[in-house]
Amino acid sequence: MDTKNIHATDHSRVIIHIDIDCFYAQVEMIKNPELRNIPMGVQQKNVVVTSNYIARETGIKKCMLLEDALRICPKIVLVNGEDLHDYRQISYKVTTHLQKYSSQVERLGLDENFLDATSLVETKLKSKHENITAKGHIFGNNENNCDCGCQLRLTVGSEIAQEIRDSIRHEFQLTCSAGIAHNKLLAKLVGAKHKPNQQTLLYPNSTCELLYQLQNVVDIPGIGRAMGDMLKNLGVSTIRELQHLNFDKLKFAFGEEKAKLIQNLSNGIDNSPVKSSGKPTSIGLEDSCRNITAIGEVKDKLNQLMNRLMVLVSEDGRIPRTIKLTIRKFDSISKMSNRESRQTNITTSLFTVKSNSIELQQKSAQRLTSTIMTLFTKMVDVHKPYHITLLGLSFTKFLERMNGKSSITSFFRKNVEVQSITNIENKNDLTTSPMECTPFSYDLSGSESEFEPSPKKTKFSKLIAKRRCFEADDCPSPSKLKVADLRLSSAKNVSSDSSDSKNSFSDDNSNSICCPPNVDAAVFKEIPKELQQEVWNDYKREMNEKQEQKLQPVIKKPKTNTLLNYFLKN
DNA sequence: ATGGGTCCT
DNA sequence: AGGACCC
Repeated sequence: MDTKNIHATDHSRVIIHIDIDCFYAQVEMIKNPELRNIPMGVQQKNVVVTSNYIARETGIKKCMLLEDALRICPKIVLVNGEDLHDYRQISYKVTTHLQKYSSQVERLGLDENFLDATSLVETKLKSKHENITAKGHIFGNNENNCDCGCQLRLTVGSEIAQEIRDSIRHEFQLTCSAGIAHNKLLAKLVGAKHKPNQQTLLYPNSTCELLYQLQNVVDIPGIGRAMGDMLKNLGVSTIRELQHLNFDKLKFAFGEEKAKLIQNLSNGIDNSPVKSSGKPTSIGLEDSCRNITAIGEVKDKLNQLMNRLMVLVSEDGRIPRTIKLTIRKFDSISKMSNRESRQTNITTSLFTVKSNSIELQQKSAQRLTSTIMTLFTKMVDVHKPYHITLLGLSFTKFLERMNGKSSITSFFRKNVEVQSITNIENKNDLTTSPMECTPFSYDLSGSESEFEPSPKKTKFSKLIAKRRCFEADDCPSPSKLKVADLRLSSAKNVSSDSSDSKNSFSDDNSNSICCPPNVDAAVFKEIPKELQQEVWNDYKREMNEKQEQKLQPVIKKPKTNTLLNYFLKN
């Protein structure tokens, strides 16, 4: 049986693509409402990356050179948008909001999300059979005569999309556009048909009409420049040509998998699932530069990058476990993308974790720098002349902080900062999904203000119900785990014998339980004995770790048999 | 173009 | 580690 036909007629899903209109510009208008009524552009370097719609009426386009923009619209007010902090923050709030509608929400950049609304639609259809009317635009002129039930499902999908857009407007004062279709590719393509602040629904019968409106194969998301160039060499530039290209030729050029994939795309077939996005899997920065030739300059640039990067890591709240250095060597025939990179693991103990920040203290910074320079020398022979035109650093393999304030110890802790990852407090306190946070507010001045801890009593009752656990981000199914459940601390992990069981509260190796000096003794007295035990064990472990750090500042920690290490190795 | 990211090999 | 893709 031809699998192509199976896929071609599979309209079982309902996918909504949501694209926030001129996202950066909208954020800037929220921050400064005076910008709403005047032409305004967001500037990064010498480029106006986006603009509000008043500016667009004058002819300003996305990613226009500053010079051109000013010529077209001398009155345009420019806002610097190089600091992505606020955009990133609001972007994640929107995604988190969307997760209330579906567990399957996939981010694409800061301003786009796919949402799989299939089950939402099915649920809605069970209770509602009347008054189902398509919301927004419907693409195309074809009669829909598919009998698989997709028309009804997609129509309900358009109602849901409308609700979602309304809710985004209410919650965030952001307008967005949406596309509704039976797969991601088509949802994205059709959503672009009416913007801003509109939505478009595609029934499968109009798929070809939609595809044929594209000028070139590279207008299909998923077919990029590289494939576009190769296709061009095969004499293929239009969608039609790709659809009809001999499959063996395609297979020869791209291999069977890729060939099938892109030919499917050219037919509007896209079975890729909406993948739930969590927090970013990497956080990095890179700077292109002219001709760095001296090691001092390299170190300098890298230090600057690291300082900026630590701000991002601190905002993110997780502890990175690998670092990657990327360089670009000058190349006379500078074929782009001649980047090289090397990565290595780093120890979590490098990072000083405070209640609301993650920092690198001087010695750690020095250690990191030397680690990075080691990576550098793996790519560059520093004894010979060299020139570097780009330097980049990025962190990956993050360790999710347990929700710090859900740590028993940190819950009782007085305001004492302790240098240990077992003592992490997460600013996204008591959230219930990897990205969830407290209700949105436009106070962008300080992230902390948005993450006020819950009252102690609430927290306490939640806490004693929780099991201890924690999560490295590369562990499976992050979306199923609640951040509030994530715990790094574990009472008996101090012990290094091999009989550990992961969740046991008691059987400490020392008998007496005391109130740690950084815990309120009055509170300590009131809590159940098991909890006292755990608090005490937490404290002891912290002390042990501090000792370790002092005694073995550089040497790699021995693998003691702790829960932490059990998960860390990998 | 640049500077973020993701996923696949 | 690199490449291709996305915005």
